[in-house]
This record gives sequence, structure tokens and C-alpha cells, in this order.
Amino acid sequence: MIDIKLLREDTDRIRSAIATKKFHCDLDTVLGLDASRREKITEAERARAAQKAANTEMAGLVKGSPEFLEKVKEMKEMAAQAKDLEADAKAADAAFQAAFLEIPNLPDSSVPVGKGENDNVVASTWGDAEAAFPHALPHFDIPWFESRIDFARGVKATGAGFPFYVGEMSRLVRALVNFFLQEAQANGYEEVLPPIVVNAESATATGQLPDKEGQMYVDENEGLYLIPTAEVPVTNFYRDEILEAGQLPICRCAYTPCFRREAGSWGAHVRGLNRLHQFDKVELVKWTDAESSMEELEKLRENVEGTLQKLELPYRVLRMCTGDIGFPHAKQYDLEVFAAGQKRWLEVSSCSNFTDFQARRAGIRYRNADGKLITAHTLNGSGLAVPRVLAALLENNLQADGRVKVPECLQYWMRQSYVGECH
RNA sequence: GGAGAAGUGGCUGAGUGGCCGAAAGCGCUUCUUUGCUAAAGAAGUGAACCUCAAAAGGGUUCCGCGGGUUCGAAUCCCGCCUUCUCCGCCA
Repeated sequence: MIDIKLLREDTDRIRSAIATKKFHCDLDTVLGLDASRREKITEAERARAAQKAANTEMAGLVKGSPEFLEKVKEMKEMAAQAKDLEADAKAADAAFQAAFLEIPNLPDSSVPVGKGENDNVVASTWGDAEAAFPHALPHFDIPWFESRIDFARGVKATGAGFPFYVGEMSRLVRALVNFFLQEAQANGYEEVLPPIVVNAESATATGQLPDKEGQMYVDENEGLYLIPTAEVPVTNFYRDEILEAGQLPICRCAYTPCFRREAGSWGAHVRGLNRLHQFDKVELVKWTDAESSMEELEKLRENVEGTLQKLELPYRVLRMCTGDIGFPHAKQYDLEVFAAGQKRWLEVSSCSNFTDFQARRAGIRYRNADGKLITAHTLNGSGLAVPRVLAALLENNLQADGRVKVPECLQYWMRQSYVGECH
């Protein structure tokens, strides 16, 4: 959530900033709820204070004496009134909180203004997407593809979008995960292995709830959600904690499977590995102070770019425009690799600064040099998501003989130069 | 899953209906003493929200969480969560 003081004091600026994002919210309603909430709280507190004062007075009286009993009678009414006012205040506060939670984060001033994905700006490209990939095919058209990444068996076991990776494809996934983790560690991110189901509080803190409830798989019995990204458990590691400024920035990485329902999004562009309900990803997460988060975002992006370069996959960096960045995002870069078979750019990483938006929801603060409590900033980025990297790798590295060349950086785990040998 | 016990401030821990936001100790901060360190002494030492132009000040809430009883709850009652012990099950 944003800083309520900002909203009260600088409403017009907030209004115009949010108007550039794709989320709708009624600031006037929120401000109205805020005003009535405060009024009711003040009223309730005044009643409670009066009651307390009278009570203290009463503590001095002899129990059971006539004046005591008289006073009790009086106090009954007072107490009932205070209780009612308190209930009103509580309801008003809850109404405000619910509405307040619907306000998206403000885009940073450096974010290009735009309506949607066509207004994103290509910040840079690496490698040569125009190069000849004479043998490239869409990965799902490679003759052996369906026997090594088996969607049909996945349908049988689970449903669409849950493939089996068989044999060397399974090992290749594992190699990618290991490589990503090794890169993250080399860049100073400490590895954690988090829970892959989370409770509602965690999902609310990072912004999946209340808005994107339909995107997650839920265990109704336990009230737990399968994580759509490791961002959720990892960011919540420090929920409701106070950090020391000297600890920051804290950099963590985590490998997890990710689960996304992606309801209603099946079609031509989601064949094969392009979009799955379950996929593997290494996530990078940072907690920083309020001053350095934008700087840290650039470093985060550079770290991910370095990993893509070692994989020798052509990629481009998009500066996402105001109309295309997410609900809790202040600034976002998307990294897309070029898949030469499909002749498409595939998003493999999203590097984002959430400023204090998630941390305020999550109660993550730090003590600065003056001993003051400041809301921390949180950032994260995929580093990287496996299936689309794998898709691009299969397509771009496809040889004339139908085999796929394994990049040098994966040799430590794969120990073979090619996959997809014909048997 | 069954039986029992427990959850108090940064930590240990006292507190069984009003004088308790909470004893005491530890820790931490500042000061004094000191050649330095140690030791000793003194003072201070949570958070959220409301009020206030701001600061100061004032107020409300917070003793696992949520309800209830009562004029009044850390203290009594109910539900839940978590931890520990024992039993069962189990990678």
C-alpha cells in the first residue's frame, strides 16, 4: 500500500500518477472512508477515555457501598456507549483498509508513460536476433520434443500445462536450475529453500491478494495457496520485523516450482513450453533502504543479464510503461529472449522495484542512523524462469541433424555436448 | 490423529479482577568515575493508531490470535493458532 499521508496531502499528484496505470480505484471514496474512520476513532477514544477516568475514580470507592452501586449503574450506560462507538470505529477502519488495499503503487517518475504493451520501450538488446538460425524450429515442432517433454502423459496425471520432463530434458531442467543458483550465489544472493505453499497473510503482503486470487491454486481446507512465485514466501521471511540499516541490502535467491492457474489464457501463443501451470524458477529478492532501491534494481537487472549472456541467448530489455507494470510495481524491466524457431521474444524475467509498497503491507522496516523506523524497499527479479529459457535454447541451438547443442555454462551438470540424439 | 502442559516487552521472568504498559534481572543507549579496557554508579530504553500545521504534549489500543462475561480483564469463560512432552503414524 502507499503512504496514506501522501494520499491525504498530495491527492491530485497521486491521482494523476495512478491514472497512468491500468488499475482503477476511486481515491475520493478512499479519502472519504479515511475521514470517517478518523472521526469515528476519535469519538470512540474519547468515550473510552471518559469511561476509564470514571472507572479509576470508582476503584477508590468501597465495594458494595450505596454510592458504588449507584456508580455502577451510571457506568453501565457509559460502557455500552463506548462499546458501540468502538464497534463503529472498527467497522469504519475495516472498510477503509479494504479500499486502501486496492490502491496500486505509484509508478516511478523514470517509467515511460504508456497505455499498454505497445508502449514499452526497448532499452537495450544483446546478441543478434537477426542472425541466421538456419535449423531453428519452434520447440514444439522438434520431432523428438513430445517424447522428451511429455504433455500427453502430463494431461493424464494432472491436466493441461503440467508436462513430464523425461530423461535428459529432466537433467537439463536441473542443470539450468543449478546454473541459475550458482550465478545468483556468485552475485551475492544467499540461497534459501522456502515453503511452496503460503497463507493468506503472505499473499496479501506481496500483493497477490486480494486482486489476483484467481491466479493461484488454493487449498481451501487449510487456507493455503500454492505459490505463483518464490517472491511470496521469500519476501515474507522478514514480515513484521525490524531490520538494522547496516544489514541492508539483503540479497536472497530461491529455487521453487511455481504454480499459476492462468485461467482462460490458452491459445495459439501458449503452445509447448511458452506457458505452463507449473514451472521452475530461480527468484532473486532484495530488501534495501529507501534511498538505494533504484540503484539496486539496476544491479539486479545486470545480474540477470549476465546469466543470459552466459547462455548465449539473444535478449532485449524492456522498460515497462506505466500502463503495463503490475499492481505493486513502481518500476519494472522485462527481459525477453529471442526464440528463433517461433521468431518470438519470450519473457524470461521481470525485474521490479516495489519501493515501500509491499514492505508497508508486510510490516518490514528498518532503523536508520537516527534510530527512526523507516519502511524498507523490496525488489525482485526472475533469475531465471526455466521453461522459456529452455524453449529458446532448444530452438536456437537446434542443429541440422536434429540435435541441440548444450551451452558451455551447463557442461558442469550435463557433461554432454548435445541433447536430442536420435535412438 | 489422541492425551497433557504452556504462550507476558529485545531476552529471562513475576504477576489470578481495579493502584499493571506491566515487578525484577539481563541486554541496549547516554552520562559519571577511569591512563585504556573491565568494573561500579546515575538516568533512559517498545509498537500501532488518533489528536496537533509541525514539534512538544495529550489520548486510545496492544500481555499468542479472535470472541464473550464485567462498571472494570494479562488475570474469568469460549473458539482458534503455535510450541513443548507422551502416544500413534510416517519420508
